[in-house]
Amino acid sequence: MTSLWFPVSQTLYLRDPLSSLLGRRILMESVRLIDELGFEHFTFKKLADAINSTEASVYRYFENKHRLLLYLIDWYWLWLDYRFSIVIQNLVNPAERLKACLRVLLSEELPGIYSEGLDPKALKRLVMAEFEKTYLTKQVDRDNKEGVFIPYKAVCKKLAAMVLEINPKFPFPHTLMNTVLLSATHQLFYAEHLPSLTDIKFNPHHHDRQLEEFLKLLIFKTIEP
Amino acid sequence: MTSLWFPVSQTLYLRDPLSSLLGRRILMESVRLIDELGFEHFTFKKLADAINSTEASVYRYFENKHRLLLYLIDWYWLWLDYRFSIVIQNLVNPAERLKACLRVLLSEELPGIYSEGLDPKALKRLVMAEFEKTYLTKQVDRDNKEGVFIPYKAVCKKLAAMVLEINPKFPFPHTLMNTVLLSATHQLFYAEHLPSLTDIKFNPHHHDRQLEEFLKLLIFKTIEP
DNA sequence: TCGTTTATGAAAGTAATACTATCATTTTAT
DNA sequence: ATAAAATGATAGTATTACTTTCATAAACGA
Repeated sequence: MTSLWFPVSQTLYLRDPLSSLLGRRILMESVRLIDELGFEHFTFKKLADAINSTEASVYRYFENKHRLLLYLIDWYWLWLDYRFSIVIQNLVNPAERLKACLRVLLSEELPGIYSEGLDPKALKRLVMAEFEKTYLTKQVDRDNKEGVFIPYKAVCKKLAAMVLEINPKFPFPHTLMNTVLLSATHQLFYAEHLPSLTDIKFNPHHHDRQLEEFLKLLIFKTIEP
Repeated sequence: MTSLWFPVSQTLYLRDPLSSLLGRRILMESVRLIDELGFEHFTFKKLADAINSTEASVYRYFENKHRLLLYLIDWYWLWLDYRFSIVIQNLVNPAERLKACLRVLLSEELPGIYSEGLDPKALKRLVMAEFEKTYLTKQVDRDNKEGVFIPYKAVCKKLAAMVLEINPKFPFPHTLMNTVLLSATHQLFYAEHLPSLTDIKFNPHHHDRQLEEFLKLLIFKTIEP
């Protein structure tokens, strides 16, 4: 089994899900199920049934479904970060680097994370729909102290650094990149479900290009001195 | 009792909460409680206890807590829209109008919605923390058909129209204003809880000015021809 | 003022959720 | 071969998200 292993924070699990077949089945099936049912209707019972295991067994890996969600989402951002590092390897111009990262962020061509099993498109949809719910909670400070938002912060920081390379005087690099990341994860959701909120037309083959155009405009016009 | 009545969609309630004292107490106390507990830990039982009523009575007004949340949030956007219409009344220049709306959006000086009872700051925090959860669900299309997102769409549309008045050729007015609205509702949350994601410093007396500066930059640089 | 809707309260009940605990069995590691 | 660890099976608890029923109180209309 080909795998990309990412150092997801150990505080997120009780037993490492990558260390066993059952653990990996929990990860793969939970991505599928959360994407299908939505996080609020996803339960460990349903997950256990789907993988022919039991609730008790799932609870041995993850304390609760919130932590499992954090795990999956951290994984997504680590994976994105990894793909960023690959595409910028051969580019020296910071503006080119930023554009390349933007393309990776928006790309609909997603390689499998495991050669089989985990569905990267489902994971991306899951992040789009559920990411904000992970920190818009009353436990955000506790979770944050444990470092569960580090992977997202790292992505944001990396992009912000590129912005500063382009214009070292720009005063809001993190705020801007954070805004861009959230907009990127949401606009396609709007295009599909609340089209009057966006000018991007829902069209699986072209909307990512429109979104790319918008975000490039937004970033490069805003940061120019 | 001085009140600003807004035509919140009738599909959101079973019995009009503005029509009785109990109904108004439900609204006021639910704002307080959701702000205090967060939406996931808010229950009709707790609400009923807080107003010395019963679960059954609350259910006679709202089908479930999701609908109650939608009601409160719709109310917020209707109220914002109303404040927009007031500040732009005496302004003719579209750029000035847009800036004035931005100030209203970010302003921390919030008049009471009812002379007593409903806490507007708590309502604003509630919208910041919970708004996205109302549409990032599997029922978004059903809810949308019922018109429950109309007030937010109206705000977005109004701002987008101002953008087009400034630059009729700008191709993404809705996408941009939607992005701005979301950023505005989130950045102060970041400043407080996840400061490394933003350059805005948490400081109750100044952060809204910093955010205003960022958003003005973002909007006016992006839309200039 | 009487009678009748209508709103609320009180209490009980149900199905699902989010866990926890116990113990037997299987798998794995030594 | 034996001990340790992982899993399955089953049961149990507290809470949530409702629904139902019935009694009482307030409001309202003739």
